Amino acid sequence: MKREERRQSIIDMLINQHAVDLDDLAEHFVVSKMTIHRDLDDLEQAGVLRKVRGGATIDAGTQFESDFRLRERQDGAAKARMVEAAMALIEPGMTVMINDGSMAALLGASLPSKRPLSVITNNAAVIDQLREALGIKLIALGGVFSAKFNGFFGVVTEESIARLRADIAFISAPAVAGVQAFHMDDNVVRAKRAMLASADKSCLLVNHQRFGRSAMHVLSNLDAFDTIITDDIPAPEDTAALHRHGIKLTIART
Amino acid sequence: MKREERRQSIIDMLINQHAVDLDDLAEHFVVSKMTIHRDLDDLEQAGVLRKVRGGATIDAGTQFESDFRLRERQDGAAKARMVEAAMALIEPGMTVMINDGSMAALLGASLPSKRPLSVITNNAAVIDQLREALGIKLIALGGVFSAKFNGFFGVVTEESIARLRADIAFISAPAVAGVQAFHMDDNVVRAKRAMLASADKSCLLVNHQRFGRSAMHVLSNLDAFDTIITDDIPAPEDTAALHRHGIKLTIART
DNA sequence: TAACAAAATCACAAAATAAATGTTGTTTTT
DNA sequence: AAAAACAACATTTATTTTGTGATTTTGTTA
Repeated sequence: MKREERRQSIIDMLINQHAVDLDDLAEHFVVSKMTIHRDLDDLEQAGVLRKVRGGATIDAGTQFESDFRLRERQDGAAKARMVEAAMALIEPGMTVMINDGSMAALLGASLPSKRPLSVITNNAAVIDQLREALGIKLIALGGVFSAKFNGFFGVVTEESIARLRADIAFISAPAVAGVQAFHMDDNVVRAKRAMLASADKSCLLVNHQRFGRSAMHVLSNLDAFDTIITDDIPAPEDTAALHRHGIKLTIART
Repeated sequence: MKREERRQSIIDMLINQHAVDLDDLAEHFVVSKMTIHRDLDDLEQAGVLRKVRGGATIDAGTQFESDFRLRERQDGAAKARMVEAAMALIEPGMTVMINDGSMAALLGASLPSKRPLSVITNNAAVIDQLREALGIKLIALGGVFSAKFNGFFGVVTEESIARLRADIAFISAPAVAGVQAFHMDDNVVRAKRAMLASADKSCLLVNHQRFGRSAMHVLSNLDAFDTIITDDIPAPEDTAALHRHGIKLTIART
């Protein structure tokens, strides 16, 4: 087991049990306490957990859940399937908008296989990935950098989006309740909405576990999207609501 | 001698002699031919040179000279001094604009020492550096990514700049002739001009060897800048012209 | 609050990984 | 046919990660 796997495991444990013991970790992973100390120090530095005497804890709640450094580590397989489904909507030559989020970053990484392509994004991970890529015209959206969402936001972003046009926009959301998508940050919401408005078609990407949740700000009604991709069938009570309003999901299964 | 030094040397040779012989290189650096092969392959990949049977050549001219991958490797010490001089113009709390270029990238790296600061830039290197930095509000300028200049340019960039305002803009130029600064690319010129227009004060950064040269597009008259920093006294004929027009240089000496 | 023990930190050594280079043999090119 | 280019694997060299023991800090309790 390598360094990063071990650290990921620590985070996973923390998500479940809220606190971990340093000695236990050292024993469990069969490494020295010093190594665990270093793991915890670095993860604390990254803002993922808080070190306490004898171990570490996590301050659960929104601040925590919304941190991209955690979200990006979850549900690898499911995300890959969703990316595959999303890629089916893209044809070479298109102009594609990609929003923030780890889901979107994964999609960004796959884009070169459909080149030539123009890609418009405020997602820092996508910008990094595509800078190198040949055959991809990368139009970065400026704005104030947000470490929390690993992207660029604000008026600059919104106005830039408003002056551009894309064939399709890929939007991700951390929460869907009833027939609306939500997000906890208003700046992020504004950027996503701007994309929605500037693209001919739009595609929402949501993890199936995110149905039935809501957050502070309404992002949009689901019927604003041409396609909604998720990784599995949501809970019955949630699908019911969607069904009533005639909203169709694209389930990305193996 | 390490890998990167050797590659830099190869480039330097190429700048002087237009062509190099593979066997000579292997002998000169006391490495195997295979290693030189790999060096040349990678440099070709990076677009710096062209491999030919038995060695490599360089298609001189603007295309070549203007590539940031070459410029960024030059004049380390002189650049450091210029950065120091530029830093003296910055006070904590300011909003600073930084344009493209390796010179500017170096300046960007020093900025955290003056925090808190707001930094507006279209320079990809600066964006990368400051994303991590605490106490720096990073406003990235969007635009079409240019691998050649390692930054973002185009209408999006220009319009974003126009809607922002800074206390000071740091502009670099590859050529100054008479009392005008030049640049070979029109998109880059437009971005630089927009910065000039959106900042209260402005500072031009030029290597002293760049005086007496010109390029396709006029960037601006030198009197548009409040400060002009260079690393050494330019050639007599160039200083004379500056003197006649009352342009003062700030020489960054040790 | 002094004294002790557990935990954390520091500095350096050791081990594991990754990167760079070299070698050999095969395939292209001229 | 000879020189060069290429490919695959071995070897060397750096870099990163981990471990160890000494030293300092922190928390507990007599």
